[in-house]
Amino acid sequence: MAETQPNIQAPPTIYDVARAAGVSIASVSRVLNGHRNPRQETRDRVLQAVAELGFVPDGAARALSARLKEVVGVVFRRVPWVETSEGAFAEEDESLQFTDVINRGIEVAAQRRGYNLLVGSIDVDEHDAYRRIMTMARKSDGLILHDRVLEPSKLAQLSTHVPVVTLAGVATQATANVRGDNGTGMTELARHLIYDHRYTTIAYVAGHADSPDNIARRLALAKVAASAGVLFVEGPQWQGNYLASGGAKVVSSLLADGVRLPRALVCANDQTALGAMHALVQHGFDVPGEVAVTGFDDIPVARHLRPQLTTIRQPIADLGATAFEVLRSMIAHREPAGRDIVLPTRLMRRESCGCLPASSQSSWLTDPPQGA
Amino acid sequence: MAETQPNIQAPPTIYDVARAAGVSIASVSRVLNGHRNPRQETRDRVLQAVAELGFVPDGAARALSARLKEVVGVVFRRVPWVETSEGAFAEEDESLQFTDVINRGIEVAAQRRGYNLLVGSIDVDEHDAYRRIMTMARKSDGLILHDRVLEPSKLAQLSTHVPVVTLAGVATQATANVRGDNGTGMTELARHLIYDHRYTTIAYVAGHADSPDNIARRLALAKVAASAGVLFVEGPQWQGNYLASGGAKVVSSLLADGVRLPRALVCANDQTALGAMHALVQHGFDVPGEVAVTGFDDIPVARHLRPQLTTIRQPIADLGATAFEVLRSMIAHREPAGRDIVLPTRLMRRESCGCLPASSQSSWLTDPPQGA
DNA sequence: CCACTCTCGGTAAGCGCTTACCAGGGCGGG
DNA sequence: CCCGCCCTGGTAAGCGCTTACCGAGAGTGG
Repeated sequence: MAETQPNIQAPPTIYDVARAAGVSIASVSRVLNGHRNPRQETRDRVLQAVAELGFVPDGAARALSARLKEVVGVVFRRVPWVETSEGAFAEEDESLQFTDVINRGIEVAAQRRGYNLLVGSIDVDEHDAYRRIMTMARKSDGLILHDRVLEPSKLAQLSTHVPVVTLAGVATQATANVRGDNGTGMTELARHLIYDHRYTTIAYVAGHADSPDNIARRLALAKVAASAGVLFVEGPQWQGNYLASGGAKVVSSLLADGVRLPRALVCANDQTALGAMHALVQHGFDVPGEVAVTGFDDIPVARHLRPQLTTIRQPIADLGATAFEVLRSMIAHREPAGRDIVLPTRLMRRESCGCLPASSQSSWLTDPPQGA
Repeated sequence: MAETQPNIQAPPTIYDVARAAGVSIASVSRVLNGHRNPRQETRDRVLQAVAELGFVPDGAARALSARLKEVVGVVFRRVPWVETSEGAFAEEDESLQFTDVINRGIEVAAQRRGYNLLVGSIDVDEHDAYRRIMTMARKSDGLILHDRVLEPSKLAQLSTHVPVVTLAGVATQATANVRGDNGTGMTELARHLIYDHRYTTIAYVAGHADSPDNIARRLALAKVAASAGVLFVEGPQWQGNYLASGGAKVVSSLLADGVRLPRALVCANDQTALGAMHALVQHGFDVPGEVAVTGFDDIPVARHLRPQLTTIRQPIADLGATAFEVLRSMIAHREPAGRDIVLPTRLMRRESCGCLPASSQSSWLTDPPQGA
């Protein structure tokens, strides 16, 4: 095997630049950071030396001195690997679509400000999550935490040391939160099912019981159902886990118990709907003919399913971008735009609720025209 | 609006710990890093102080001093946002599945070694990609570059300053590369189509012309076709771009030109297959009845399509994990396991090639049983 | 023509760690 | 019983930057 590192040479330092330009390191720094704007001639010489040497300041040194790392940490919860006969990953990959799109949103926003993303995931049963997150905190200027990565007490502790923004959580004394408008979105969906489609029995396939999103979605649905006098079904048997497997299991065990299904299944999120829909089809049900199914989030795959999934669109990437901007203002000790930021959601009427199939529009380029 | 940062207090430093434990900072450092193992009593006192104060060393300071940041940079190419009537993202999200899964693989491997991931994307037409990547390089110990983020000359320049591992690229003097076994995988697929299904005309819907993966896949297919005396169709009209839209466009414009389609469409990757398949269905073709379609990669959505996509499985997460391990040995100035590392691939026979529909197995939990 | 102000570089002091080097104490062997 | 060695902890020198502070020269008004 040939040599792999012929001559990795240490990158030039600010001293090298100063020497090459015939000035002091202070001048180099000043030119580069635009302070006290130096004389044109000095500036030119420095800039030329920088270009010639390809100088880029070391992140650690800069961070240590300027007390600003220009890095934000993003932590999400990793779903345990499902080992199947085909190897791992059958389920995990899917389940993180939502997270990935948010992260992309954060990343794009961060990049615009010269920040980079430090990503880390923690295992569900991570014994030492707090420590690992703290380590990330010390490598960054602030943290964005996805849903349920840290219990409230630990979160409070963390937030005394680092600026923290949560996603789909709840704002606290020291942390800000960014979320989609669950209430409005779910209300719109519920009304569509009840008033447009005239369904009279509706069940809620829940997400994690302690998730604020789940609570808000359930509540909105229950409210509309109650005020419309529609039968609202829920309970332990309807407990999912935000994953496709959870949705499938709910349906399967219900069927195994001989429970008669309601006319519509409103799922806590798209993943759950995906699983539920699949299980229904496996058991010979017609979706949406016999049972309608809806999701929440509008993750990319939603429109590739057959039938295409009716769901509530969250501005997923915007959630991430907003979280970043809020965090950045906290880092800069500016007052953020708010502590509990709510982004609008909206109903995407597709097929799985019982609406007619879309036209021949190419379904992954644009969404089908709307209309019940 | 209430105060959002009541009292972010600076985290404790090593000096605080030393004072609390009644020892010098050197001792604290030694206890924490396990060097020159100090006396038990000293160790206990330090450890207790660390626990009480919740001390975690600052990443920048540690990095500057130890010359090790314990961060690896990962750079991928962002697909330009497609603005549709429904907003952006219709296409982008999908197209990055492959990248995201690889990144997850890197992340998990990195975490095991106490490293974190610094992720950054660059725009297709980024004017200053090199500089931005260099900035990331200076915030990390080494870089992992996805396909086509940097042209060869810039790559060479970069690799003189930082350890670099590429994914799906080519190994060079100073960089290592990790990839899937395109040749074996594509050969297996080609044989399946030709000998098991007896298809006699096959077209290759290409990926980016300069992508090593694309070149290798095309070559393997062409070889098998030639040796079997099968008609191999390709050319400018068959040029895709690794995206769903590319696959769809190839099919649509071919049809518009009145070209008669071959019996099987072998696509450069799953995204392309997805788009091609969709376009075929839109135009009234039966897949696989009239035209068979195959992909490459086995991204998660592949098995959710109707028909389920026959494709070559790459160990996507493993590609990432392997890239990390190779990079880490370069960072540690150890000789890596190799400079051009090839991971095995294998044919996933599903429906889109013409094989029979799977049994009632839940398709996202395990894959359907195999067999033509 | 001199005192004063202003501009612009340089000098040096950190930022919070790691670690080379040194000093002191306990101990074994001559 | 003394010398030298080993073990341990402290002292201090950086790591590569930013920036407060200072001093020298140029420009201005009385």
